[in-house]
Amino acid sequence: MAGKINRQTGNSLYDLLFARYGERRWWPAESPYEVMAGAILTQNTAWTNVEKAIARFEGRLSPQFVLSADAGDLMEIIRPAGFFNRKAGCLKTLTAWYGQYGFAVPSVRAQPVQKIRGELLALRGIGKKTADSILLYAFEFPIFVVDAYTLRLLKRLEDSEEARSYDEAQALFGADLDAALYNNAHALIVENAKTHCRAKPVCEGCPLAGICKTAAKTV
DNA sequence: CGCCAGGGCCATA
DNA sequence: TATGGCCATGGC
Repeated sequence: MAGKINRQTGNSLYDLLFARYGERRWWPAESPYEVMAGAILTQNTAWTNVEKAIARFEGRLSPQFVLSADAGDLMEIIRPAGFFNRKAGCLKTLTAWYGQYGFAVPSVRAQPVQKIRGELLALRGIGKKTADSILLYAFEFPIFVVDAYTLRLLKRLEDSEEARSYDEAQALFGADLDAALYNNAHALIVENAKTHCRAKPVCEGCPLAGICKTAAKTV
């Protein structure tokens, strides 16, 4: 399928996006732990609100701070990100899990990815999207991250009314690639979504117009 | 004003 | 398995 992110055909989804936006290597965070926290905070929440929440840590965002913080204080800090009651608890839960590996990225990376994925999914408040974001952007496991942008893009590409499931989307886009390519692939999809693949399609000038059934109708 | 943003949980059928 | 209600804030 043309949507696959592999680079073999020269006009794959990845190629077309890369030609427009280049290397992104992206997740707006200062550290792997901040990636984890951001993955929780951004659930169904605009990233601008996540930035406000992270700023309210005033540089103290660390596993030790989150674990020792009073639950009420933590909720107040992350309030701008919304769903603060649930997210505060999830932050603590995720951080406690990380503590089992000594808060050390290499210790997590030494484990089988499916073991870590299963452990993350077992935590309350962490589903597939959050887990895969953490796996890829905090620990650099080779995983294709499916999010709302990805599912919407897939609907556009197929000109479909109903969204694919998470697993379907992951299988359709995924290939056996390295973490750096998955990293950039998701970043490119998000970047393109900012201007072209909005709630109301803006297909003029979209680099994917040539492989997109929705664009074929509207352009 | 209403809509919705880089979800996930839970109850219900 | 598949919907629907719910959680909460801030930008537009």
